[in-house]
Amino acid sequence: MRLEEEISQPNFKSEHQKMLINIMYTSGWLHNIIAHNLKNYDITPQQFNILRILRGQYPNPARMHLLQERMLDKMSNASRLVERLRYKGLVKRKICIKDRRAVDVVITEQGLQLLKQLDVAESKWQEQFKTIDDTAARNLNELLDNLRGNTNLNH
Amino acid sequence: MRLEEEISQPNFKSEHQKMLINIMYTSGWLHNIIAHNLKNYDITPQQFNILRILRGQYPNPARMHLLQERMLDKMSNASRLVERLRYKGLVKRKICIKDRRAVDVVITEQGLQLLKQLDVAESKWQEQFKTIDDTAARNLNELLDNLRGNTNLNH
DNA sequence: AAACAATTAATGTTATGACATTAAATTTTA
DNA sequence: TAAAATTTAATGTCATAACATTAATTGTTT
Repeated sequence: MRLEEEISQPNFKSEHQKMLINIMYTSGWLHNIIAHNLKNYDITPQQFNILRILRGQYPNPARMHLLQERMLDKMSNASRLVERLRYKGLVKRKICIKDRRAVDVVITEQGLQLLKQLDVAESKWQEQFKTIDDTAARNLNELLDNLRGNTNLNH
Repeated sequence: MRLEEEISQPNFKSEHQKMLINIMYTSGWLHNIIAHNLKNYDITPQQFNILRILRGQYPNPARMHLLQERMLDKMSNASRLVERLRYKGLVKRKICIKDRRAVDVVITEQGLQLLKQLDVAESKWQEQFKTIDDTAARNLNELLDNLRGNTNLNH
């Protein structure tokens, strides 16, 4: 369905205004699909995000600071997210010896196992995004990168 | 900057995977810009969303149900948002006479004034999205509509 | 070295999203 | 018409985003 029908907004001031709303609406739509799929594994999109960053570092630890920096939502609260993951046994954390202000966070074996399961689930649920093909996806990526101010010299 | 650098993720599994993350990341980026601009007027993006829907109905009232339906985030809580707006004097609400379960919500004069100010502010802050032109914006809109499963017969 | 500044996380607060439950009123059905 | 089902909002709970403040530790300066 076109955005106009989905939010009962028959006309937008401009193509640009529709674009802004369209991006946010589509993002919410995506988020819902992903959250719904993750729910079977008792995990939220943000917790999933953290786990994937930690897997990228494994077997090295990551500091809170690094997690915060790489998260999609940079202002969210890594401390509290990590605490919930620790409670579930998916990550370990300990005070860093070299700098006792810092905390080393590492994904656990259990966390890695969960991500392995999720890799499979993910490739399944992503099937539904094949409504547009690879060229269109690349096109979309360029447009979004450009919108955020990419001068696009590296193409 | 390309998404890869912005979240320090040097490579994605596929163009589609990057696309999903790109949409959500760009949506957050947009949301932050808008929220930052609205903050000067002591209002949040969701409250702004409600006020605009109410202006669309003015001078008719809107029911909670209608607000919920038209909001960008359909699962958010219209009752509580309206209560905050009422507290600020931007909307009025009263029990509907014909159906005492329902509530009629109407934007106040003060609410309309605020939106008038915001119209001006909005057209200013939207300047920064002119990094892509109208054709590109239309292109982006089609891609997003298609991604969500638009068969696109009405073009 | 002591005072001051900077860094790193943790914690507190408010608004929200997602979702379940409850409450009140209305509509439908037996 | 009385009981059951449905509708419409309100309320409760948990996770999160945004942001401010605090606390602990380390680094810098004099």
